[in-house]
Amino acid sequence: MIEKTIAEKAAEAVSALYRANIAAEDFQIEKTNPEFEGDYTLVVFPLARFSKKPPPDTAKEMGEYLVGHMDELSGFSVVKGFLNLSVIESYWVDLFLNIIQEENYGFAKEIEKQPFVIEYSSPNTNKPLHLGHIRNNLLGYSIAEIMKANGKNVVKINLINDRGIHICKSMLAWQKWGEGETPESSGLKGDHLIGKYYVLFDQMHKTEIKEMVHRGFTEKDAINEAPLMQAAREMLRKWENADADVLDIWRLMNSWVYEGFDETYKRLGVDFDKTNYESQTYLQGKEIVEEGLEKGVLYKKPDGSVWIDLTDEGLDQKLLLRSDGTSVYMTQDIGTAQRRWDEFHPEKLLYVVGNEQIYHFDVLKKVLKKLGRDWAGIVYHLSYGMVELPHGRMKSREGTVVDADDLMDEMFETARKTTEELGKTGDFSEEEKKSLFQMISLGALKYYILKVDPRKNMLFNPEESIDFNGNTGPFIQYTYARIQSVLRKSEKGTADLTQHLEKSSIQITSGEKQLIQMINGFPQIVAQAGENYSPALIANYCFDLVKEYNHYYQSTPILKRVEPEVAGFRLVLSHFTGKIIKKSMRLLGIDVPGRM
RNA sequence: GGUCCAGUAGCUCAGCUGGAUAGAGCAACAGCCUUCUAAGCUGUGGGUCCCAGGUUCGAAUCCUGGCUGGAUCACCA
Repeated sequence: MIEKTIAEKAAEAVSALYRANIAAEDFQIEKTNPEFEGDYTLVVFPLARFSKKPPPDTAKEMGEYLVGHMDELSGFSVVKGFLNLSVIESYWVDLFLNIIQEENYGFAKEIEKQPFVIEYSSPNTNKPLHLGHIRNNLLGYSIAEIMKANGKNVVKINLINDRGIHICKSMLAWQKWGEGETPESSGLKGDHLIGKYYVLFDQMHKTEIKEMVHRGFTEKDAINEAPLMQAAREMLRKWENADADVLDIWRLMNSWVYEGFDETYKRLGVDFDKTNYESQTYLQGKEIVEEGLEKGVLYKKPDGSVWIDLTDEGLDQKLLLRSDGTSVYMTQDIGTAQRRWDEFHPEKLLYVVGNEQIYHFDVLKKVLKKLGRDWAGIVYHLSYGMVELPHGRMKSREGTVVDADDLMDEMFETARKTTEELGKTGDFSEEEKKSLFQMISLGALKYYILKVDPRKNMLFNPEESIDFNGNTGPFIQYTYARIQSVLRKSEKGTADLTQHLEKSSIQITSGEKQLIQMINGFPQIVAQAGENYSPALIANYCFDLVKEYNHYYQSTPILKRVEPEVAGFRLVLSHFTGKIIKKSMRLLGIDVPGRM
């Protein structure tokens, strides 16, 4: 707000001093580096052309003009071409008093009507969720929260891949060797049980391949012609022909998986407004392909397969229908995109999908455009990086996947151990303890994953596990809990205190000014996180805020040994800082405890 | 080979719509609990911002070329 005034006055100054016209938006005004005196810095190098004087002289003249024409400025200093401006103290107090009156500070006041669709999670039903899925789920959920805070009418969709050769593999293995095993009889979570048979299929398949290669088959032929693989394909054919027995097994096994997924989702704290199943959508898109053929946008090869030529767009030719007329992934995605457009007419269709599918979404957008869908521009692939382990990528076949449920269990144990060693939960009930450990362990995990830029690959080192000190979720949670503790110790409620704050009686320290400035930056960060679809910006902001507060807390008495009015202001400041921490963490899907 | 993404401290990451002496956390070392929670705070050491050019008053940031790593280019999803 004041930056804008400075810029306007600066434009005025340039016009008055140097008879040049520069738009207010073209001035560079930044927060002054902490090592220099001042609050805002005007970069004057670019003005030297107009003043025809060295930058320091220009800065001095500008500084004199600005301080002379703005009541909010108390003084200035010049370092080379940088004009550092100091703002009067009461400005910050006023600013803070206004901010705390605002309802739902930093968030949009109302929600727009047009939907904003986010697809995320989208698991396969043949194995349990792993660390890679966790990143996807946390990102999807957090981005949804951030977009809501930016006033978007968010619709979260999970598109479950419940059909295809992969699930047939699990089904086949279970049918052959499962002996009727169920989640109840085995004590295994449904998704883990199905995963077990998927692995078993793979093992047996490999054994067959080995034998066949021994008998003289090539590796490639062996993979495709192994009896197990043929049986799996046969099963898929039966499924597509609605074979009653196959469908029964399919429904049964999928129901186990869903129960398992639901449990994991619930524990992770993610949810969806809609769940779609590929078994119900995989046939969609065919009509659109037919339409494209009629229009001449697509072409048919002699064998009957349908293609689109994207070489003029810098891409290749892409298959849209197999020679037997069945659809592929792309066909399906064309169909679901169309359906979502028809249903929602959304502002955006955001797909949270890993960066290995960049090419796929490039093609999808271009195909839609070629097919005359002028809304193709709403499709946005939010591609996030891989989660790597110290040894490299996770590979399910090599058993190096980090299982989502196991990871959360381990984190819970670590949280329990650490907390009990610190001995702070002596008077907690069992219920309270459990909920606290859950909160801390998930806070650690979620923060660890969300603090890094979504687009980048990230490294997860299970050996070092996840720390609870430093730039971590628990560190932030701890700071929040400390604030709550202070608030509990004051006799007066903060609502009451807020009412009775008197501007004139408030003198602020430099630490308090810093905090107010950071709080003042919150709305901008929320907006920026929304523009960039980046929870990492929220995480980093929150960490900085918490660091600043901890420094303040350590050096400044809030309740003790201070005048009641001073204590009142400090309490309100602490309380409000706590509120921002809570809101930021909520945007990341992380809860904060009242005590820890 | 084509396309896309990344390369910053020993490690994990910020900073990237150009601005001052490049920042955090972890790890190492040295301090701080007789004041509100020490899961905290303070300090020290640690850098060829992959390399080479270019644009600019000014480049980690923008452009070009190269090097390294990753992803992708299926009648898979």
